[in-house]
Amino acid sequence: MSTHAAIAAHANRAVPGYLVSALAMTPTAGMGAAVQPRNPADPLASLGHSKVHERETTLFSEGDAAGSVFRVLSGMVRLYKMLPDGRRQIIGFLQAGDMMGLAFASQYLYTAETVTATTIQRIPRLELDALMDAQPAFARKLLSATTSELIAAQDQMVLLGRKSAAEKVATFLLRLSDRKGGERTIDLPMGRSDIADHLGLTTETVSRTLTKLKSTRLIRILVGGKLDLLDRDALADLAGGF
Amino acid sequence: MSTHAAIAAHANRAVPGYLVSALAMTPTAGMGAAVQPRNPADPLASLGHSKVHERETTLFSEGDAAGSVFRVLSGMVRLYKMLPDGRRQIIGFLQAGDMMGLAFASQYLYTAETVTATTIQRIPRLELDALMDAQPAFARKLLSATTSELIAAQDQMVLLGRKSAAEKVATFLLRLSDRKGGERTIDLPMGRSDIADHLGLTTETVSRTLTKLKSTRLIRILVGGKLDLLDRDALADLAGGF
DNA sequence: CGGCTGATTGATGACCGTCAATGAAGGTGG
DNA sequence: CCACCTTCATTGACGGTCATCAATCAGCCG
Repeated sequence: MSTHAAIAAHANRAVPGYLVSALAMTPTAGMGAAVQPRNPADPLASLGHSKVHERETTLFSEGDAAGSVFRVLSGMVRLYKMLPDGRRQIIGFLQAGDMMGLAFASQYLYTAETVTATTIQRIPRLELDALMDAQPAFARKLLSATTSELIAAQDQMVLLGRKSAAEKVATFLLRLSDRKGGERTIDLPMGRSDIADHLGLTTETVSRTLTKLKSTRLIRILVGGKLDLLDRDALADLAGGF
Repeated sequence: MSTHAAIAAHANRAVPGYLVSALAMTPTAGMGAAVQPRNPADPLASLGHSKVHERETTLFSEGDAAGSVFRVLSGMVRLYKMLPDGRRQIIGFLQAGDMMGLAFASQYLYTAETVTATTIQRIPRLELDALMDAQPAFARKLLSATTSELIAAQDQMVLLGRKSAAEKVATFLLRLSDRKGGERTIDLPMGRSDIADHLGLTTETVSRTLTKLKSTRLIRILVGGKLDLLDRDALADLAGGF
């Protein structure tokens, strides 16, 4: 059941799912690097077409018919699911190189919205299937990427199920830093409520926790949604193990 | 980042991961059905070898060198991750048909233990790789199964991040029932602390919540770790949307 | 029957959510 | 270019949910 329910379990679902998962075609992508449009080493480069979306735009919604796969070339996207009464859980934030829409069902399983202005490559499923047939190695790459997603999802379960507010925020900041190759200065383009809905907290608690980290000199909050990690070791202690 | 962190992010991890994911080779498996050892429609049937493990046995631990993939043929297994101070998050419970160890890294990412006496098929990675090469369709099946896992993991994030104790327990019970094809009577072979560590609660809260469900006639607790869902609709309301 | 493990129930309080007010920031129009 | 307005972040007061600590209670096995 739950996390490790088998296919059999999902066959009972009322709403067929269309997974939105992430895949990096650029394993060495550094800080804030955008995916290059015509990279010969990128098997996806010539597929579909790209478009720039403004900030706070919906790309697709939970339940929409799913015909395409998407890749983020630059910017940031949030994926979330909502409960009927409006409570929201942000599944993840996507950055350059991440993909969404890799499942095998007829509907999208959650909603995707841009956080910042974002360049998105839209690839029709048929084209992706053709590529998988033509290049078996590519199918493995997809499997490997999905697997990485799953690992990240499991870490997030530990965070949501067993960490305190302070541990959650510290972990989140360290993850952002890691994603940028361990940079001391990180971007926080999303709002407090996005962070809260990702960590299973409220905006007030996120704000209070950041204030506390600020007053204990572990971080410094800069203008323009940027943030400095002043004491990585102390933050790692606070995070209580990834 | 986090759930949708790309490969790039994971490349920074201190401990390489070895995913343990579930895969059902028997999409129509009914209630409590065990996987048949010599099913001709099962491409895995002839691989590796099977062994019965007693209840409460460790199959492998987080950090162990990973050389094999496992499939549960009968019984139940729990997968969990632990924080340094001992807090535990149970990632999922595996039943007949589920697989673990499908990732591409050198170490297991978490610990697997039997809950009940369990028959486990152990398949060396090399054999699985050979099968993937020989049967491209099998590789796709693996991808599809991993994808289903990811979907389940995302549902679990919603549960852990946004649901109340009552909603968590109700959801958990309904999932167990769904997994058995919607049976009214379900098995709870795991202890209260296992349930608690899966739902992000304590044993006391799980116990109190079950007592409340019992006194409001939504469930009935039977001997031998069994449980009756007396009012599925009311439970579904309580669950607050899957 | 006695001892052990796990479940239940109770009392208490901490953490964090809720409600509310203030403050800061960014965008638009005069 | 500044003033206004809207949106979001911050801070405060309070209360509820659930964790913690602790004491039975029930079931199981020798």
